[in-house]
Amino acid sequence: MTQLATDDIFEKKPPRALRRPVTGHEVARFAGVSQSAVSRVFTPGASVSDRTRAKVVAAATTLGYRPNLIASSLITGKSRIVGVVVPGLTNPFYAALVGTLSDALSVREYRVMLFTARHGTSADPILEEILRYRLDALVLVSAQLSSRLAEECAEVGLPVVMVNRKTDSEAVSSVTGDNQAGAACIGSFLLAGSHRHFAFMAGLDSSSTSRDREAGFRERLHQAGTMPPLKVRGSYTAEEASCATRNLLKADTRPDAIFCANDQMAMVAIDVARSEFGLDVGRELSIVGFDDTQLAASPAYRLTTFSQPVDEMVDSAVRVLVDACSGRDLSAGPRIVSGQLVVRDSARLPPNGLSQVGGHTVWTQPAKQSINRI
Amino acid sequence: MTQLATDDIFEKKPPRALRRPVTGHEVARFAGVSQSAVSRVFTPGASVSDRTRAKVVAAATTLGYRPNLIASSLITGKSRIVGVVVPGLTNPFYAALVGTLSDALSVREYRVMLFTARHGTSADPILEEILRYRLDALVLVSAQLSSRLAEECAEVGLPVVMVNRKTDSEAVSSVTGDNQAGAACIGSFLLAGSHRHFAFMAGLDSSSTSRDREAGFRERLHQAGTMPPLKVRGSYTAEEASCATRNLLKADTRPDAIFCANDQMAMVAIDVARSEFGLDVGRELSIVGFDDTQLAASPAYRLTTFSQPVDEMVDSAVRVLVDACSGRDLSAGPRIVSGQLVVRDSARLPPNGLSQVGGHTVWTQPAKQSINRI
DNA sequence: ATGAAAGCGCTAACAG
DNA sequence: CTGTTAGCGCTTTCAT
Repeated sequence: MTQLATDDIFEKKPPRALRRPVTGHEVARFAGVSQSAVSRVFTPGASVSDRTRAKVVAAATTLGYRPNLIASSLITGKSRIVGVVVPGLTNPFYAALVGTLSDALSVREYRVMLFTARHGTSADPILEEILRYRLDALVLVSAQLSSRLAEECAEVGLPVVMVNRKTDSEAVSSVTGDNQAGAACIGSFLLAGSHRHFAFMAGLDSSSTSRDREAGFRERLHQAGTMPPLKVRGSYTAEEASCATRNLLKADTRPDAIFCANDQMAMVAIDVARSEFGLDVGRELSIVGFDDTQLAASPAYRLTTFSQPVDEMVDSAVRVLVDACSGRDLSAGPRIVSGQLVVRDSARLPPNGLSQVGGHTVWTQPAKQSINRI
Repeated sequence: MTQLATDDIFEKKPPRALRRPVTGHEVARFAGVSQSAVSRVFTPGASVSDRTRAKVVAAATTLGYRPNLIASSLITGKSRIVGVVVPGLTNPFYAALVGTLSDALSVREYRVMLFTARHGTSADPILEEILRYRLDALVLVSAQLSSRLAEECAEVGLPVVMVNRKTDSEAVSSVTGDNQAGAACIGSFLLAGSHRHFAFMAGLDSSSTSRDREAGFRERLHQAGTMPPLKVRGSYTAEEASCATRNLLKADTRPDAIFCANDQMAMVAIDVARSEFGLDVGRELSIVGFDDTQLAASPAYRLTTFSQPVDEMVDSAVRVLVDACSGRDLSAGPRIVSGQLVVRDSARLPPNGLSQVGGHTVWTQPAKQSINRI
């Protein structure tokens, strides 16, 4: 007994009771009010007298009360959590998208639950998980979703918005950059820069984004009557992209212009062209990307690329999303946010069409050019 | 009646009833068993006869039942969600950390809830949020936490592990790279490369990581009897880092070696040194980073840097975390995962100490060197 | 092995 | 404005 007492005295910290979190009921008892009064104090639009509110707040702070959001979401049916599925965070464009999204959502009092779905993989298995969590909405960043599950999401009222991918399935919204037009613009730009041999480095054929970029590019080239571009597959990975570049550059008739389906692959291509082939990128070989990630502007690359404005894409996605969560089920169609061709030094310049916009040089097809009959 | 029937026939899809998700009770009724039987079927270690299980599974699949994890977490007190607080995802090192962490946790059936706390900001406000969600654990990536809240987390039994930051507060574990030793190693390396004027580009003084790196570097330099390094603040941002580099390079006695507290700032420094001062980095000016992010290896930078192995750090963090969640409260001390000085081309080479390890060139202090009396 | 019943912590009618 | 009451969907004794 004495033993115990002295022990206690010498113990620096209490036995760490691992006190369970305090509940609303406890606060109520402490404050001498009903449990529902406590609930009302912590519910935005509820009517409580100043006196009770004061008592409750006092009790809550001394007890260290925090409402259990899990419990409240069980009854309200709203978790204020949105799932975000992304192929990974190594591509800075995705990282930026997710980071911006997370910030934008947190402003609106939503939290983000993060899921990873390898590129080229469908998000289906993950979705099974997600459905169990009763999330309020789902954002698919560069991820696919079977139409079966898309249907199911619609049925249980889970709004789904795809970012940087689109889908046929109605009922799921999408926000993408202007892939087709952007790629066509790149085609025109390269044509105007009097390139002759074109190549396209695809991402994954399962990606609508890559397909759209390829189509836009191919079509513009076709309109101009040039040979269709060589196609290689970079698969959105550094390994495959460098390999693809190598194949392209060691071919007999080496292309003088490569359009890569994203910046990351474009930068890999630049690396390979420079360090393995000693090429002066921008003079001997033109390389153009897509995304305009932060790194594209770095002096080490100065990549010419078509921009996809992350902020606007996220804005758009968030708008769709909160509207859908608020019940207003606006048209779940595709949304396209437009970008521009930011020209830097990785591709040979055409004689005209260049202009300064917000500290960037951008290229737009000169009017006369459009007079060309097909 | 007939009207309804024909209506049904002509409706392609049902009026999109926005059917609430099906509950365990509904499955039970459908299968002709009790609701608790359904629960047991979906609870790993429960005893159910094959016959009931079969009935339940059949009912569940036809109805499209998914157990509500929110509801179950309310009663079990375990959400299998861990909060991850990160300053942002623009730094590839953080992005890699979060991505890897998310993957590692998902293997163990944990989900990640993402929070952002600006650099230099404490995670306290976010933590208030987090505590409301009854998460199972918390990972702080490069974020601070007041000891008051750390205490509170411990009290409610929320395990906290800091990654890439440490703290005095016991009861919160931490996993960091070997900042002090790594910085000292960089000091020795630069000394051995016969540099004379040193500079240190700090991150934020509120960051234990930056402080430790500074201390290690400073101490080693002091041991060697050289002048203490000039100190500039890059604040972990591109803007401030480029500005700091400019100040350093336009000074009368320009340093010939800059150690930057992370790779990102080091790469900014390289950009500025090259493009604004025309310096040949690696010959006229040495720049060393810390982290060994993916980009450091790119031909465009070839940055010499001290590595922090992301996989090991995440492994370590996850181990601590799941152990803590499983009740075993192992010593919540600091854990240090060691790295090595990966030498590439951004800093002048010392005459010896270089060796090849796993496709990298690394530098270790040659034995004789250590014979130096202070 | 199974069902009935008692909550987990909270919100939302409903009376007063 | 406030307390009482009834659940949200699930897990978990406790009998059977």
